Amino acid sequence: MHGANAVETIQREMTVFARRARAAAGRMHPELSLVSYTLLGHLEESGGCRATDLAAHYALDKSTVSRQVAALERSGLVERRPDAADQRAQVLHLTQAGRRVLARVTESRRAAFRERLAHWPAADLNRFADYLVRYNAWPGPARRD
Amino acid sequence: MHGANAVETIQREMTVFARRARAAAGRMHPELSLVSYTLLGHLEESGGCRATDLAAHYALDKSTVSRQVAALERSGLVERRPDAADQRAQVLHLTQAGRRVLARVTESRRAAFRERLAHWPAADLNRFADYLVRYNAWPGPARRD
DNA sequence: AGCAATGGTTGGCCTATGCAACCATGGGAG
DNA sequence: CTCCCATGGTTGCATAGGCCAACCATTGCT
Repeated sequence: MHGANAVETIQREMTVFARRARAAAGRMHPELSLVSYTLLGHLEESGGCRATDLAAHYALDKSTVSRQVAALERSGLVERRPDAADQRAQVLHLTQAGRRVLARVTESRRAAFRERLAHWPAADLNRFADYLVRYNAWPGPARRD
Repeated sequence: MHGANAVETIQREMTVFARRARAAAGRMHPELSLVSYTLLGHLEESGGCRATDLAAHYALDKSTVSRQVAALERSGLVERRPDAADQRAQVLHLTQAGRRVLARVTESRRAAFRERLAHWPAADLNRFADYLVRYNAWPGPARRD
């Protein structure tokens, strides 16, 4: 598990994690898939953005985003506002309900992670977090996601 | 990114990774999905096992495994042998072609990971690998996948 | 003006999965 | 030795999530 094989281990464990994550997220929050959750999260962080921005950020097809957003709007979690600067575009915003649901799911996810990482030493948590950031940052946005 | 927020960062980065992984894997190896790849890998490691074992190990529905295995068999990567001890069961084995494809994809995945991790210090790679193993090991097989 | 580029939507299609129903074999309990 | 439930697998049905291409409306450069 060490030495020259660290790369293999990382590869294998990231694969395991990837395989499990989506289903686990679905079981945890039937009301909000992993994708919907990240889209809502991005809207909250950005304070509203266009569908195209979401598609670019997550390297999803614009049709996929369009349908996801439509579903979120049907659920009343997202609203569309006209973009004053561009008549073609719509700016997406969280609704109050959207903020509530996002907060609830975030809290529940956070609790799961906290439980899972409960007995990790703080130094290890910090390093792990750094490694993940570094790993995901490669080689920059809009490529190789 | 540090201190009290390490758990949040880990949560966020794992989520990012999970969202990206499947599509990235698909782009890397059109011939072998992430799931097929892990199933083949398990067959190689275990030296052959039953579909039910695969389903249990990966917490997939047996119907899903059944179809995946059927596809792998159609592709000639896996063969079924009768289980001498149980007429209901079949023992799955890699074929020569299966071993070849698995080796090729493994190598290509490894190359991608190597590139991505190329300039990481060895100490960081080892720690990262350890953290991932520890993270995924929780709380043991057959639960919370 | 004219036309290519951009933001979005929709239709068609595919993969991956889960659940439920179903079949055949196994393995005790009587 | 039966009967019945458990187990290994397959298949029908439904859902989610994606991609690509075609299409519409608006933008904005030439």
